[in-house]
Amino acid sequence: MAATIDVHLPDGSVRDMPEGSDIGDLAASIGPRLVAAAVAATVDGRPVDLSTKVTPGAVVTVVTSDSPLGREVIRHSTAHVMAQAVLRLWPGARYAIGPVIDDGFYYDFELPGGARFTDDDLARIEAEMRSIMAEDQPFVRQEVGVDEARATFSDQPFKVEIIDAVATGSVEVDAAPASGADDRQGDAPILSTYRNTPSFVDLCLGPHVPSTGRLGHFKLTRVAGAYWRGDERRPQLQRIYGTAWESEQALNEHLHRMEEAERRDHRRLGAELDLFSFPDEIGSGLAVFHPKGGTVRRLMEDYSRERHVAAGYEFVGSPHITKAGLFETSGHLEWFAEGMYPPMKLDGTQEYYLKPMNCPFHMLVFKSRQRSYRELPMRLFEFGTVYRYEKSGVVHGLTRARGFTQDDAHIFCTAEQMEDELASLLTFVLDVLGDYGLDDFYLELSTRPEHKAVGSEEEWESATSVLRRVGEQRGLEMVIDEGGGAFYGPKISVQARDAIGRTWQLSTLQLDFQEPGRFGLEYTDQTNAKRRPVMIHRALFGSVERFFAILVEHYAGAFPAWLAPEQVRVLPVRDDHMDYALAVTAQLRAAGYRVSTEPASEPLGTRIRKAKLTMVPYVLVVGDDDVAEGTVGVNRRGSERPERGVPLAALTAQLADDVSTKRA
RNA sequence: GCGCCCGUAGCUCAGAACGGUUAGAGCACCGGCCUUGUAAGCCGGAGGUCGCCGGUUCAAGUCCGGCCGGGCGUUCCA
Repeated sequence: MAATIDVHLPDGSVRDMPEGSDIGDLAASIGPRLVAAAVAATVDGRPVDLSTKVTPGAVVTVVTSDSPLGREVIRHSTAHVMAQAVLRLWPGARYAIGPVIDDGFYYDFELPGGARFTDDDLARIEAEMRSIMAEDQPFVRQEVGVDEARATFSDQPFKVEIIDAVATGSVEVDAAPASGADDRQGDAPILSTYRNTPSFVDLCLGPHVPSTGRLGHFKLTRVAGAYWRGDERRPQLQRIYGTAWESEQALNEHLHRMEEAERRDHRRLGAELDLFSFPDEIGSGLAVFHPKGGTVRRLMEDYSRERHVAAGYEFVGSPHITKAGLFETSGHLEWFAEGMYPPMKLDGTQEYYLKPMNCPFHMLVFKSRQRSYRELPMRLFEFGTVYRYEKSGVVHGLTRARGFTQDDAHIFCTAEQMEDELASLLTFVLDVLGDYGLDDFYLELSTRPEHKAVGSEEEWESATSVLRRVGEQRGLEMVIDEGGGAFYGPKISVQARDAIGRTWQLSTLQLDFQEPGRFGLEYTDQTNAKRRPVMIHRALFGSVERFFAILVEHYAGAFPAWLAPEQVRVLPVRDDHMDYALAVTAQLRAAGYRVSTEPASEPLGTRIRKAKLTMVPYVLVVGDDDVAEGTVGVNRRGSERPERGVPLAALTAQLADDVSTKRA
């Protein structure tokens, strides 16, 4: 009678397996569907191959192809197949590293004679990969010592370098071999390799799918240069990026998301919809807003102002340039000079800087006279335009510009007021963001950095726990960014998911333990003692330009009626309907709507098409019937069929509803 | 910053691999005709120092060098 091994499953049940069974056998004993979906496993939480032997008492989870870890395994295995394909097509090529990244993988190569991949090569490599997958080659794990590994990869200098790094202990290596078979103590490192064919083997921790036939839903996406080990002094390699999924459907959905993101790109829509541009004459990262973009911006800002007034903010204003001394006091010249435009010298020696931040100015507003506890919380708000000298490689449309406008608020309050203030701030921020159409959030709490931080442990501890409590009260998902806070204070940031599931960091609420001290801020309390106020930095949009870009992408250019630069376009069927069209236009304008009229100099079909391409929410057609009845023909954005004979009053009621609800 | 790719009309792109008349098209723009009931009517016109500077050549949009501007990458370390 064969001995059995008891294996624990994630649901807490225990299963007896014959001695010598591997995890694949375990999956088979559970069911055929699990076998079909299984790509790897974890043993006591450690990822392993399905071929790993089961051990007594181990908690084994079978990893399926549609789980996050399963997808990683598929992507990593697909990267190996890509390396093999490249080596088949370019004999003598060298392969470096091929990790998994978000939604895909890459592999870095050096081609013989310094050759470079072209886009056409991607198709050739894909074809070769498909034939490797058709061959259904096994992934065979082998654990080897350093010397044997060096011998195996003797013609692969990048691999040898990795092996040497492991050998000298300069690279962390998973100490316990994944098989769990033995547990050698550190001094003699063991490496693992995965072999597909006699001629192709790769150094890899694994795990991998059992064989290349388990792969196939992939696409190579682009080629880029990348330095070996990310070091610009080292050789530049050719990197091929790809994506891989558990099914054709999942792959297609991913590719569709990518296309959708491209279709929504605010730089493209910004030009198509005549919203803004980046003229070369002005300089990199500096935009001009055209009338339509300017209208959207004004509407965004107007509503923001309205809400801030209602929430007890006071509006302040500050200049774009200042003497260097202000940024010396604030400390920006110490730690932020890199990000600032160089100074201009005036009056011989006096240096002036363009402002990269608004806070020092607001500090001066606070300091302009003696302050009483009765004035707190004091909430100062400004749309303050700032300039930052972003490195040339990082500017990106409106989302990373060199000149942009912050909706910047600085709140001064007492330590006792801080918690209530933060709680109402967070409510306010989430509420207002929701009105702009973003309502799927999670929070990120950034805590004290380990090394440099101003302020006492206790201050940090109490402020961080206040932020945590405030976040928890909202009941939103909260991610802790351990040690990710700025040195001057902890912060909580709001991350929003847009219409296609991308996340953007939006608003931040940041405590500042540094600035009030540097500026010597104080207020007089009830006992006539001088006390230092607590300061909170708060941005809601962050940058008006960036938030504008996010809205363009979120709505794919189809702004809801309250934000649309043009809400209604009126099209007379023939010239002789023009007077009526103008009368309708005038009435709607009088009611406060943004309306244009398009004369009948082109066929109606053409004018309809042009109007729809600009994504006007309502296109009205007026002809004989409408003139007679006082009605309009309504083409609502997004609806296939026009609605004829609508009384003008019904349309204005609809518009009023759209605008007041801020939907549609 | 660095690497790769790209700069031709307001926009999208031909022309460039092999240097050779007045550099083309579509959209947009202007004018005329058409008088239109739901996603591209017809005719005509204007619009270019081919990103800039220099070099090679009898000859440069095309080849070479430098500069400027843009896109992507430069986060993920077997």
